[in-house]
Amino acid sequence: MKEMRVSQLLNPTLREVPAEAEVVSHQLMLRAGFIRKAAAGIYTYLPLGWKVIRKIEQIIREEMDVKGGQEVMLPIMQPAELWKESGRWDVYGPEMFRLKDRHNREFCLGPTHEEIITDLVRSEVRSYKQLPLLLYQIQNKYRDERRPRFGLMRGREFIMKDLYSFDKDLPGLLESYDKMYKAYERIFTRCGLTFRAVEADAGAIGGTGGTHEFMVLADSGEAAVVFCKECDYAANVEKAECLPRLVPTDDSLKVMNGEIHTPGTKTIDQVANILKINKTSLIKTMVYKGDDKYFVVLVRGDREINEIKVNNSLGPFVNLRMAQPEEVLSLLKCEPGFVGPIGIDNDIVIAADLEVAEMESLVCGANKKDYHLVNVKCGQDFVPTKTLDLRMVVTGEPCLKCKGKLQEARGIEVGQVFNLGKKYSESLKATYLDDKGHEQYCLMGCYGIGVSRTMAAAIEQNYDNNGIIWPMPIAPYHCIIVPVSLKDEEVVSTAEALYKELTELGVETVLDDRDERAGVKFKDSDLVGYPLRITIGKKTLAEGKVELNNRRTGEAQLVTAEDACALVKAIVDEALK
RNA sequence: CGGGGUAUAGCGCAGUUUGGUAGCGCGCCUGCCUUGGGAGCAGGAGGCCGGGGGUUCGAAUCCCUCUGCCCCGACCA
Repeated sequence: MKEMRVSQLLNPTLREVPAEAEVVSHQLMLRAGFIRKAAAGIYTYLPLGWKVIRKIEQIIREEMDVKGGQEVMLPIMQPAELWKESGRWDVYGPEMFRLKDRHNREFCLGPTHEEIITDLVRSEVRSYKQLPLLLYQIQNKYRDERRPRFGLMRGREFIMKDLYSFDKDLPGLLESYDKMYKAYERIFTRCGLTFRAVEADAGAIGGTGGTHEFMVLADSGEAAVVFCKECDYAANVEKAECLPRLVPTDDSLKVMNGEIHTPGTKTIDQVANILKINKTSLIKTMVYKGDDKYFVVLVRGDREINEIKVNNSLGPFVNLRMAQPEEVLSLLKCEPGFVGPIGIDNDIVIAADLEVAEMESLVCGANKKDYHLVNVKCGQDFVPTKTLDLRMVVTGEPCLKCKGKLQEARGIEVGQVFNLGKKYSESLKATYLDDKGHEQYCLMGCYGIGVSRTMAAAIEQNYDNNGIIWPMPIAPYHCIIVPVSLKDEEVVSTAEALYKELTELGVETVLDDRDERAGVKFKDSDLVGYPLRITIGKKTLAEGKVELNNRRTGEAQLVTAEDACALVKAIVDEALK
């Protein structure tokens, strides 16, 4: 019989909040004795923290296995050759931990495992008869984040599940994608999380198809998402699109013409003020440098440029940044505040946002210090090289799908599903022979879940002033038994008997056998977040009763010891169903 | 990687301005007492004051330097 007494449990709880922790999940995990920091972004999991991790992993395993996933163990330390072959050795940059062996051969600590898994499959898969293949692993991954923070939320060493799908054709890939999407919905639901799947940008992993991120909605989330109140549209702001929202031209603008003197105006606000027009009537002209190429991006004055959209539609670039003022000056012979799209060299690409293209009359920089041009129209006065969606979406804008109002929220990204297409199978030559004997590239998908981050996210959504409130399926233990005094023999013997019985019933139970005052035990049990607590005290025991407390509802009921057992068993079974 | 902050006992902090050999609360150990929401009393253990260098009779304190950590920004599955 597995048993655990709190007196023996390595569960160092803290009364005070360690100064280094900012977000609730980090504070509570430290205070409740779940994790300890080893270095920035690197943590030790203590017994209770590790139990939660293993519960989450187990739920993931079950749902992956149901879909035909096969678990493997892949190397964390990976040879540079594979990464050079895929082209990502150079692309990944300083975020990858790199090391050398005694022979000076290069390796990295895997930030992800596409290369290594594709290498396996290309060696071992020959025939279409072996496909589809769904392989997954749950392991540590390493990313040398510029700024690790928020405890387990953004670590440099973290636990991740990745499943890689290999299919012989597009319908197969779409089916694998759909399987994983549905599995993820089940996983996060079972973990007790409120989440939303959102359309997302594929980022460095790349790939040809769509991608969805699974976001746990929480104010502490690092990601911003928008979703529609009317329909099911939801997207990461990096990706979010909406209908262009046209605004009428300023009346005051109609009476102006040509070049206007606008001395000293460095910002959109200053120009709008001096001309007494709305920012919506201005063109924001930004010069970017993508690798070694300069180009110009135009959005309306009230808009923010979405650099991810810029990168996706004009790049992709390894390095994309705004041009320095000196660079702008030497490129356009004009200071940044007064640049505009008219009269720019033909070989410089001009990318205009959809809204810029549709405005009747606009103001832009004259490419001449202290002057702006008024009554400019896109298509007449200048012709952009490309016209596309390049801006950030904000709250209240019309949904692309249904014209409903979009709303913003914060989210913690706990999972992402990617349709990779042939990106890695081509670069790493993962092929199979089809039923006609022709060699074909595998179609791949990759599906990640941040396991350690999911633990943090679960806390962000389940806590109160007293501590964590674990959802039953991922709680380190289901139930804690608290004998109020160790001096009273009947209290102790009842506690021991209940403990034995519950444990035999398969309820994961700990017994708080510490010789502490009741208050201390209650505080600790609330902090750690055991879903159920049985309190055994002299007074109630005199009436033949013990108390059953529900951590989430705060509800307490007096029942006989016998009933307490049956009740706890029933509650746990119901919650795990 | 830029900007800011910080480093003193396991945790939270004071002491640094004005140099004189280290302190408070919590936790920990012993004993008494107490036992339904982090009790009380008494006694105790625990610190190369982040590292290195300098100034000085003397440095937690002043100067130089390195490092760790935290925050903001940039960046990022």
